Order: sequence, then structure tokens, then C-alpha cells
Amino acid sequence: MKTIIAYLSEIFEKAFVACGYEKEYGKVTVSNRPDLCQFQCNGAMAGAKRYKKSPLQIAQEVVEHVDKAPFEKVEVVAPGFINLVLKDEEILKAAVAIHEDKDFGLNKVSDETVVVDYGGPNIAKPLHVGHLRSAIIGESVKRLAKVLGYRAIGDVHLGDWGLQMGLIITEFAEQNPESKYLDDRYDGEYEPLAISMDDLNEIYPRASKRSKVDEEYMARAQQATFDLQHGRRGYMALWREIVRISVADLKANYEKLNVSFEYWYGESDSEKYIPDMIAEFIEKGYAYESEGALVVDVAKPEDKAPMPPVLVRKSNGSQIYATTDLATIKQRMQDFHPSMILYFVDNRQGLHFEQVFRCARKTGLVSEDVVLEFDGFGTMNGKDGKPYKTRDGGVMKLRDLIDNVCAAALEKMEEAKTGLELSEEEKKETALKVGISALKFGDLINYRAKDYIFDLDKFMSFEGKTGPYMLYTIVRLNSILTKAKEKGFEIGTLGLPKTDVEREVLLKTILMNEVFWQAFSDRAPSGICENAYQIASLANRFYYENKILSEENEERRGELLAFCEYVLRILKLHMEILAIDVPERM
RNA sequence: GUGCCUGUAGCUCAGCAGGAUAGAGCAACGGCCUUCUAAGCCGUUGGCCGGACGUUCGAAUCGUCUCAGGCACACCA
Repeated sequence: MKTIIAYLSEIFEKAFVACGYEKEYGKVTVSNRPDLCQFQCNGAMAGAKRYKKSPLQIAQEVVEHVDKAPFEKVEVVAPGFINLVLKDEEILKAAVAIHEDKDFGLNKVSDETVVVDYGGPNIAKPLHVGHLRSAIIGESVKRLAKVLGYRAIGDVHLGDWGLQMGLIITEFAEQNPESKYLDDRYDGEYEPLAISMDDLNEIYPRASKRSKVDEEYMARAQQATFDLQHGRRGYMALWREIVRISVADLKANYEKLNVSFEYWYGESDSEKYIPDMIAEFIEKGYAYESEGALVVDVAKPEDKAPMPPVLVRKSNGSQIYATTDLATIKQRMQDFHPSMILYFVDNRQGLHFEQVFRCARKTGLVSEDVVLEFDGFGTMNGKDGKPYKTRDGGVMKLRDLIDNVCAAALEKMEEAKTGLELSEEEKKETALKVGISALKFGDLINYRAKDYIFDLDKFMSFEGKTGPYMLYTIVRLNSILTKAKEKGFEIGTLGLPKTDVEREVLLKTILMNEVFWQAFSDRAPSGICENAYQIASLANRFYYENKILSEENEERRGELLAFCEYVLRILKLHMEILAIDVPERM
């Protein structure tokens, strides 16, 4: 379907060409002065210098040649703006086309695969607030990609293969020296590991702390990492158990956030690609030894800053994250043939990924036409501007954060005396949805790449530009439609806008395609949030201005109901992309 | 030291393929519930867009410099 901007631009491009000007000046944009017009074309001013004519003159000339059929108003204003107002019929036509299309009239790509790497949790470490962003931004961009026609594949890329595993094994050995898993000569079956996630969560911090002060301990952990990566039987079995316990816990937590992955691959899954890959690097002369380690040069002459070589094998023979990241690229290229691999990872890993990408291209792991993109996100800081910490200085676990926000949502329900007809169980479920919406919307509305201040109180206020506002809008529209159905009212068809609000809503919705594509090319859901809010805000005004169910004129009532249905569908699409669940009532 | 990111209202943030009066939300103040969920709606107050210079008919937006904060710079991920 042709989008409204493309349609209008085409009309003006034709007019510019008809007057002997370049086509590019005909670009039509959304007005930045909604009080004056809906759309504008500024090409006359841009072309003034080139054609040595006054902008006003060009604008007038172009306007004479323009097809004015779709417009209510085409006006030339000093110093050379062309202001446009569409006929209501045109707006309605575009909205109806969207409403009648199951894909909302969006432009879609076909036959393209995008791999989205997000989540990135570590085995045996609890999810904390820092993991929130990667998970929900990645999930949202993945869903957006699907809506835009891509085959989108999410891969969690578990941190399950590095030194951390050696540290965990070493600490486990400290606590369970008799364990069969550690016995090199044991060749029988292993008992399932009877430790809880909470136990596991204790192990890593202790090991990490000790490794920083105890060199001998660190050496053992390095050795354990090496042994694991080289397939020591007991360690492998122990590792599998730890992964099993961890992944079950991770899945439960991600599920609460509506985050799901097509693949639960870990760094370890790239292991089988590593030997061949390294051998090839050496054979083709890309990799060489430096200070005992194996490295690949990735510096380019145009680099402004020194670019260190990538380490693909440590001096002790162990793999490092560049190794697994490279091997993972190899795996993804082989299995998925993507045109794009997007990484939603903390900004601080930017240099690392730049190195990995350069290495992947240099060694031919990926061809030039495949997009490898690091889409970093900023740090969630506390009010003091430092990374967010709990009152006692610890890292806030994601689970605790979710519990806090959802408890506040439940409190709010009591306070507002809503959901009285719901059972305790349903109330809790609703509070969970409301709380999660607050958390997710509050995070997603911040531009991806920027650090932002995490304010728990703000997440729990539920007023204004928040997730609960979005849900509230949807719930109220839903409620009208449900009641209309009960009363046996007919839902009509969309009609010409009768009020400013209706016109504005329709205008907003017919620009959805542009907004979605912009958000996707930014790899940033914040644009979706903003658009959803603006539509919701208009919807609330519409709700206030019209008494729909008591509307006596049957035809008008049908139109209003159709309008509710249309807006509701569009708002739900936005929530679907943001992966925010909507309750029936709240 | 070098590189990258950020600096917009009291607070949190949009706007940055240059365009006509810089927008929201929160906070503050004032209105709107016998009628579809007031977690809502309407209004008022609040800004030399860090600073300087430059490019341009036009700069929050582009360039250079500068100040302030954050982050990263091979054997952690």
C-alpha cells in the first residue's frame, strides 16, 4: 500500500518536475505547525539558491501545477512554505484502508531474515536491572521487525562458557570437595545436582570476589575454564546441571516480562565451530601469535584512535568472548542466512563489537552486504547519576524490582477502588500486567542509546505518560465496545471526522507506517511508545467529548463505535510490538 | 592521554535527514464526575536548547573550538 507521505510527495514531485525543477524538492513532510496545516513542502526554499529565483516565486509556480484534488487547502506562505490540508475524504479513505487490512496497511519486506541478539544473561547469576533493557528493547525490536515482514529470530546468547564458569566450578569444589563431578577417575553416572538457584546465586559473587585477591585461586579458576572448554567429563556434567537449573529460572523471569527467545543458544554452542574457524584464521594468515596469545589485526588506516587487535585465543589456550562471538556469527550465517544481525548490548561493549565485526568481515565470516550492527543501550542510573543500586548498595535484582512495582499496582487498585468485581486471583494478575506495563513503558520510552535515571517512584506513580495510562485508555475503549455488544448496538463503519479530535486521530494513524519504519531503522522502540501515547491521549479526549453509549442517533453511534474499534486495534498493535500485555479490566 | 556518548523548563525526557511561536510527563496552581472506569479531561505558571565562533535567507538541529559529566581503551563478559 502506498503511504500517505509517499502519495503526497509524488504529487509534489510531479509538480516540481513539470516546472523544470529537480524531483527531490517535492518531498512532503508532516507539518511542524499543526495550527496552520497538516503537511508541508519546503522544497521551494531549498531550491531558491540553485534556480536563482525567490522561494515565493517557485512555490507559487509549483502550486499552479499541482494536482489539488486531494486537498482542502494548498497555500503558499512567506518566505516560501507550501502548506497543505487534506480533504477529510482523503483522510478517511486512508484510515479505512488501514482498518480493513489485516496488516494495517504497513509496507513490508519479504524474504529477509534478521537475527536479534538480546538478553545476554549469565549462567548462575541472577538477572538484575541492567538486564531489563537488553531484554525488553530486543524483544520489542524483534516484534517490530516481524510486523514489518521480516523473519526475525531472537537468540538469548547465554553467558555460559567463559571464566565465570571456571570460577563457579572452583568455588563449587571448595564447598563440595568430595563431589563425584570433580573426581577425574570417576566414570559412572552422576546424580542430579541438588542445589537451588539461590545457592547458585551465592556462589558466583563469592568466587568473583576471592579471585580478585587470591592469585592461586584465580589460577585454579583459569585452569578449570580451560578444562571445561576442553571437555573434561565431570566438569561438563556439572556444567550441564548448572545450566539446566539456571535456564529454568531465567525462563520464568523473562516470561514475566513477556520476553521470549526463538533460540536459547549460549556461548558454549559456538564451541564446535571454533577449532575449524581458528585453523582457518591461521591458515589464511589472518591470525598470528602475540605475547603468547593468538590475535587478528583489525586496525584500519583511517582510524582516529588506536584499534587493538582482537584476541581469539588466550595465552593459556582458553577461548575468550571474541572467540565465541565470532564463532556465533559463523553459526548464524550457516543456519539462518540473515541479512542483518543486531546486537542489543550495553554501550560499554561497543569497542569489543567493533573489533569482532571487523574481524568477521576481514576473515570472510560475513560478506559486506550483511549488516552487523551494535545497538548499544545506556546504563540505568540512580538519582545520583551512578549505576542504579539498592538502598544498601547492592544491585537490585530484576525479580525484586518487578515485585515492587506490581505491589504498588495492587495498592493503586485498592486506592482507586477499581477491579472490585475481580477475584483476588484476577486482581493479582491485573496488578502484574499493570506493574509490568509501568516498568516496560517507562524504560522503553527512553531513547535506547542514552543513559537514563531510574526512579522507582516514577515507575510507581501510574499517571501521565506511563504504561498504565496506555492500558487505562485501552480498557475504557474495550469497556464501551463490550457494553455496546451487550446492548445489541451495531458497530458501524468509520465516518468522516466530525470533530478536531477525530480528524487528528485519523491523521495520526495514517502516518503509522512512517513511524514504525523510523523506529525500526533507529532500532529504538521509543518512537513506538511516543506514538502510542499521542494516539492514546487523543483517544482519551475523544472519550471525554463523546457520550457514545447514550448517543441517540443510531448511525452516529455506529460511527463512534467503529472509531473506538479502530483506535483500539491500533493501540493494541502498539502494545503488541512493545510486548506489553493488556488486561480486560483494571 | 586517545576515542566514543551526553548536556533542552524545578525534575525526568522528546524534538537533531536545518525551516515559521522549542514540545510532553511529573511537580505547583485553578477548573471538570446524578451519564460509557477521574489511573481520565481542560486550563495557568515555567526555557538566552552548557558556552563561543562559524556555515546558511534561516541553527536546539550542521562544523570547529571550549567547559562539564559518563563510558571504553588485548588475555572478564
